[in-house]
Amino acid sequence: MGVAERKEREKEELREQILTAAKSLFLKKGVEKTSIRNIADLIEYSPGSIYHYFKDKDEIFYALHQGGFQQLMAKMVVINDLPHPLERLKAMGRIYVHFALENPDMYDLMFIKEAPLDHVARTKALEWNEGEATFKFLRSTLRECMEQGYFQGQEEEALSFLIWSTVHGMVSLSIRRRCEVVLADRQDTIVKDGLNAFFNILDRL
Amino acid sequence: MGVAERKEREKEELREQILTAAKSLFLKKGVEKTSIRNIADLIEYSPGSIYHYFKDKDEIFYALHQGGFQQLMAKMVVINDLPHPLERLKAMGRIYVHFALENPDMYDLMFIKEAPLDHVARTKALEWNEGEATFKFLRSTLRECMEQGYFQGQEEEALSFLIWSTVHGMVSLSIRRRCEVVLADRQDTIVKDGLNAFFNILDRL
DNA sequence: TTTTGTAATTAAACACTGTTCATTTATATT
DNA sequence: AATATAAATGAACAGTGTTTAATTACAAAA
Repeated sequence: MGVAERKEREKEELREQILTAAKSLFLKKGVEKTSIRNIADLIEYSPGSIYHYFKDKDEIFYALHQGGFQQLMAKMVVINDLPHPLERLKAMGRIYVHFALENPDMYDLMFIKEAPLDHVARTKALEWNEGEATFKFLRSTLRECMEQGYFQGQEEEALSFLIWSTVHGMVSLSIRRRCEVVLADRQDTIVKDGLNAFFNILDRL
Repeated sequence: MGVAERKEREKEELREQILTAAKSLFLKKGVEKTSIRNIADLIEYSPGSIYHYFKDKDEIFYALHQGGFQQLMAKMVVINDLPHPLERLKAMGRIYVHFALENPDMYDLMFIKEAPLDHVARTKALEWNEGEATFKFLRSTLRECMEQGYFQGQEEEALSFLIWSTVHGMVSLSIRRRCEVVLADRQDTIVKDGLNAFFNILDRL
């Protein structure tokens, strides 16, 4: 009959429209300051319509959050052809930091805001799958490094967490504008400098 | 005459009452979900009254934020009697992490939330004095370490930032509940383990 | 072509929010 | 007791997320 298919397609299109509008508003004004009515205005539908496509505001937020991980992961996979695991680890760090600074609001959404995990808690999933995949990627790269003799005397899980924390710490301080405490002439480059200092340490380990 | 003084005192008392009520609600329900009316209800005053004591909700938030730094700094100064600078540095790290995990909502307020800096931006101060004092403390401790020969080949500002980022990264991932990606049996201890792994690295540097 | 059934959309309503402000209340001084 | 002043109030404004009864659009059946 084909009609059902077209309807399905149209429904999917509107869902996508909502997501696109929400994303542009979230990234422009912030999640908190974007109202359902703002989104509705932008797509020229009534506020109520949005609730036929998403349970609540958090569900919109969470859908975008998932998209962010796909983006990040897509950028990560290109390092697979680097043969040296330590080089791969450092490349991961650079990609992570670069992604965070290029897409601060999306990063915020993914790793800083509390909403997505509230959503995870309120639905049924006890797991944060998107984040887990990213962490697994780090852990396996680190394991390869250790198999080749790097980081002796260290333990895989703790070191994985430590490395993640370090890059997350730098970018999240930057994104949430706590870097104003470093010397004025260093503020623009402090994340880059910090990352290089970190790599320097990793090399000597 | 004494009357003005008593009035002044009473005014100060109510201000303090507002702050106490706001703090307990902020820490219990979160800043976003605490309304001025909630605070007013708790102290049994009308919502309008609060605006005689604070310009807006952010000003209440900012006042508490300052209190948090005083708390943290008070805990920090006790390390001054440790003669060895590297021991002092590590003690700072432990105190910082301990404070963050003991007072997650206050830490959130101080280092994660964006509001206080919005406040700083909107008033006149271009500086985040509370944070700056804490960072200076770290930097001077680190300098002493370097003067005694530690961390050779590293640069003071970048390394200060890196160290701060590392501890901030660990606690903020923990507070914002991103630690669920680490192995299930390690989740309870991962921040402690990560910190020890970090100290281990610092020792070898 | 008209009727029917269903899915999509809407406007209105509810209970909130931060904030402002004219009015009322309380109280110290004259 | 009257006055001046500072403090507290409650109503109002314009917004919020969300729910729901009513309406509209439209493909399928008669």
